[in-house]
Amino acid sequence: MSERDSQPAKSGKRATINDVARVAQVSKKTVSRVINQSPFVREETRARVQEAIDELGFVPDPQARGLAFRRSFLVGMIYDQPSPTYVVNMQQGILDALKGSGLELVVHPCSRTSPTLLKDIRGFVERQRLFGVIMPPSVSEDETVIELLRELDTPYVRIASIALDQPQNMVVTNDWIGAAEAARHLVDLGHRRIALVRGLASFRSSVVRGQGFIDALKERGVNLPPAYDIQGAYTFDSGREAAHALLSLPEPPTAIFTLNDDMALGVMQAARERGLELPRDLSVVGYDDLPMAAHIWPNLTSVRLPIRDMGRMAAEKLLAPMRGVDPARLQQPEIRPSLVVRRSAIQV
Amino acid sequence: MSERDSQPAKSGKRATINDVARVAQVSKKTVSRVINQSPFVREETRARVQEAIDELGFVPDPQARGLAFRRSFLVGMIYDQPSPTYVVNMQQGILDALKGSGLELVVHPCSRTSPTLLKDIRGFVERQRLFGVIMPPSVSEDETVIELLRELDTPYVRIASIALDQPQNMVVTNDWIGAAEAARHLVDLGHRRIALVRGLASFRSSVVRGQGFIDALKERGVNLPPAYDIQGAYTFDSGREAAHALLSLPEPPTAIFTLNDDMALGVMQAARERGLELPRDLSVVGYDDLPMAAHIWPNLTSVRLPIRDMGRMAAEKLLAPMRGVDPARLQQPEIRPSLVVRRSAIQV
DNA sequence: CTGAAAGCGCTTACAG
DNA sequence: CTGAAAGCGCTTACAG
Repeated sequence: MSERDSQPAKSGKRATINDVARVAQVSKKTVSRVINQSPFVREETRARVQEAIDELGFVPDPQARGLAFRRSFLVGMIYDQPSPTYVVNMQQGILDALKGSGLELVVHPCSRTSPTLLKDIRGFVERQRLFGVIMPPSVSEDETVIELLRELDTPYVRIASIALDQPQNMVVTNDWIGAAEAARHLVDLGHRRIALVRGLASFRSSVVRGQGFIDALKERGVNLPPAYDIQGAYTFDSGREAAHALLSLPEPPTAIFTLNDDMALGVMQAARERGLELPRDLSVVGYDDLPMAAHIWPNLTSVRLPIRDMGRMAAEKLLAPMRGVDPARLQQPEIRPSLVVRRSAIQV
Repeated sequence: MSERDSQPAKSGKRATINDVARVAQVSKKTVSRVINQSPFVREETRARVQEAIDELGFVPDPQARGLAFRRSFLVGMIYDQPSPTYVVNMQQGILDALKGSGLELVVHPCSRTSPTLLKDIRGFVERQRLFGVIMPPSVSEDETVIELLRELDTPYVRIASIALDQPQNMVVTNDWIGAAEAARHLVDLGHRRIALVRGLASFRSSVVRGQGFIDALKERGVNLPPAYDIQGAYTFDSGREAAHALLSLPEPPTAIFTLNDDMALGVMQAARERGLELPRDLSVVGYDDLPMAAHIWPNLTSVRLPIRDMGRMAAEKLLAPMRGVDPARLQQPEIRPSLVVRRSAIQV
């Protein structure tokens, strides 16, 4: 059966590239050229094909395209991020950028401590022939995963607080500044005995945020004594324990900055267990600005990261080549966190 | 080039069904039969094919299979659920069930108030030829969406607090019981002036939970006067406003039950704005048991729903036909919420 | 129980 | 600038 002989698309069945070719009186190859925005099509021909596409409501089948291209139209988000808010906001941002592109988002949580991590990711990426992969911390900081993706020749974008890779593969957040703002805020409120509760040392964000905090304190002439520099683990319980340790010191701090909000809640809990009144007896500043930060008592002053924008920018980098944009020339606005001032930190 | 002549798979290239056929000395159709677990293969042949599959590390290409099957290996989660914790937990549960099946999860947030809702969903489901769709509330309660999925002949599972559909298409949560437990708990603590703050009336969960609460109060001989029955909107602000109204009454309640945790936080906020001390002056019980419920002060007593299990069960229903399980005979354990007792509600 | 042919809906490589 | 042929890696429908 030759192309020209084929029946018109039955109603209820999707139009195919053959239907468009027949209606537009061209070969399917030419239709393919139009779909793929090849420059080698006469304007008149392109218009005729486009008309047929619109008339038939033709949408190319991603499975068939993927099979021929040897690449699917799926973007994978691989993450070990424990915060649901972070994950959902980032998914939303990625979807913002993917809208209208025909790409879909496939989610793939993982655990960096799993012995099968690499095998799992390889299976996922290879089997689906992913269009690309987006990774937030901390899996974005795992070089063995990156090596694997390079070996599989799969485009990827890493989100991290340090430029670990080439610009087209990175969305960098300036976590140094976020923590520095928190430090300045506390000093400006008159605090001098200010403590820091860090997150897991294996997270780059913890190191960068800690440094920003210390540097900014120093700028303002305030020192962070070792006893005020506590290693936490990004969990509520670790924040609570750190606060108990700090508040037991002969000279306890008047303010505590924690490198995420969960630990800030732990600090507040510990303070109350010791009979302190908040924020009168202790100022607290967190990092993340979770939705509940505005809803607890006292409202938590916290550093906000534009997670959704970060997801969108990561996806845009992945899409750049498809859109004919040189990824190297993509605008690289620095991601700057901002301090959301509420009532958990007050004048001392 | 006949199948038998084809070169062995180059290293670095994935083995195909042709490679397996050659090694096992059978036609590719027979390999296909083995992949698809057809019973019409001699055991000896099957073993030989399986051996070749293992030797070559063959994994069928989902795109090629999908193209031939006219159905992809993608499960869509379509949701308008605003709670990040709910969304992430449900995704996790779905992925638990999908593990090892070769299916992947594609996420698709939506808005029921969008004028393009049906067009968007149609485009998504039709274009991707989804294997199936899973929907939590409230989009799961939208009959126009369901009609569309039926028209597109796409399997789906709805999660809701009422059996809106046939068993194989439903995961039903017993929200009546969850709210009833909260009511009994408050009465058992000695409360008699107990108020209810509902969620959006357009959500079935709000209606069912409200009914469970009222019914259980009545069982215990406690009445819910109209002034104690407030319509909220599942938001922090609506909880706060409701509490201000309730606490302004000549006979204010000694306990307030809110149909989600966000509103419980709003109630706590209002109480503090009025100078009340919690939980001494007001008991509060929420619904959802968000992670922060355990981390705020006072710790929030709340009703917990096993969201992850619900996601897993929904995905298992979708997989049943593929696994040769009769969906009608699938076990249908009732999803029972449980009350997590903490310190926000105390003896009056 | 097994297989050769045709097809799923696209693209690549080669011509012209 | 355009097209006929071959192919991507599978399955369906039909034989035997």
